[in-house]
Amino acid sequence: MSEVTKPGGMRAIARDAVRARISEVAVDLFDEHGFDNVTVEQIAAAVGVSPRSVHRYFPAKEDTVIGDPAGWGEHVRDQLVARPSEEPIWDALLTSYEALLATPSRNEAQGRKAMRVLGSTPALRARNLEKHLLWARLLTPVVAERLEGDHRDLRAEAIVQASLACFDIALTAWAEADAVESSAVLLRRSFGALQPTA
Amino acid sequence: MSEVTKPGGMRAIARDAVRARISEVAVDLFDEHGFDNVTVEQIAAAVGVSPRSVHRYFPAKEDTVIGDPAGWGEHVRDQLVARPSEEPIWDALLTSYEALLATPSRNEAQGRKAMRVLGSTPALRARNLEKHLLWARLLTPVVAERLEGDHRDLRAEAIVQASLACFDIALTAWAEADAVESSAVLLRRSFGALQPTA
DNA sequence: GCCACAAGTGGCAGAGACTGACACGTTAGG
DNA sequence: CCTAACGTGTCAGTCTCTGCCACTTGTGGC
Repeated sequence: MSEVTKPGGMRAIARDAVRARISEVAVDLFDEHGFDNVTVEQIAAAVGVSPRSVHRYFPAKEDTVIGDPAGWGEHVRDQLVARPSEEPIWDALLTSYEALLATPSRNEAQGRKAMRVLGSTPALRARNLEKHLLWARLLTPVVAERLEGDHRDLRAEAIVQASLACFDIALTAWAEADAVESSAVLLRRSFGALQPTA
Repeated sequence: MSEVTKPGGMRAIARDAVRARISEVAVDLFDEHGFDNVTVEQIAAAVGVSPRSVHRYFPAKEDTVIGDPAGWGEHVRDQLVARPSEEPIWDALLTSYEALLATPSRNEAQGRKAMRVLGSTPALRARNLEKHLLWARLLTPVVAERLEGDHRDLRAEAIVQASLACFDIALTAWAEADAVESSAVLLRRSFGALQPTA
């Protein structure tokens, strides 16, 4: 989330690098042995740091796979508020998610592996959905703003959570070994499933 | 889940009673002190059993609030397969969930308190979403059976997860202190948010 | 009524995730 | 060159959760 190198940010670079390295090693180990069969101690040993330091970078073991939830959520929200208010809400949401997918976050292969690991363990899936709840809290007010009529909050929540479910389904399908289609196509398709009439 | 008293089921009655008692005490303690500030040891002491026994009834601390996920999920699935195949899928899903809400599972007040506690702690929300994933695995094949056209699996998954989100939202809103409307009304409303055209 | 058998329970030991506190080395910045 | 901030490691401790074993208590057959 930090674009420019801040004046005193020399150490921040090393910090981000170590963080990324831990995540990479952890995902590899999880992919090979399974999430539950890998201890934090093993991850630390593979990276070359102490277990305590791993927990300094990632509050929970699951976070080594999930990454930083809040940052990307704010990204989506910013995209959404930038959409014209006349645009149908579903189109606006779809476009906002697409912008996120277009952002070249990490290595493509690494991203897929992370998503695959993520789908393989209940604890990780749950943690990922928790991230979605965080996003939902950011997006719901924006969506509610665009709605008309009664019960805006409840309806906005339903729309946001449904769209997040579509987003998650698309990414999960994309991570499958035999999936050849782009994540954007899968996203459109899952969105389309909810609007047979539109 | 067990209607008749099975021949050798004298012990099962006591078992269910103890289970319900632990859940009740745990929810009360969580509601008063917060989920993270209550240890399993404290719950055990309040009930009058050993911590080891608490873990025998509930694999995880969170399960004392969530309850048995699989049972109700199968219930919903059974309702869904019983719906006529001509019925629109959203109507069938709505009706199936309504049947679940109509089932007088526990005390009304106790149910509300459990839902309130459930919404207050991230760890519990996550576990609850894990339950939804379990339900989704049961419902998706049934929904896919009813769909036509391409990409049935993906579309079925989107529909099921979106409907589960509506279900969750409705129950969460229902648990709010100032909510006066029935859970069924809230469920219809959240469902309606996804089908402005129908 | 008696007795073997299953089932529930408690206590114990241990693994593993996570946290706070403290001391040490490194390094940015004056 | 000095110092103050920062990162790291080590240690001790809490809490959840799991096997294991011994003990007690109902259950059902004789």
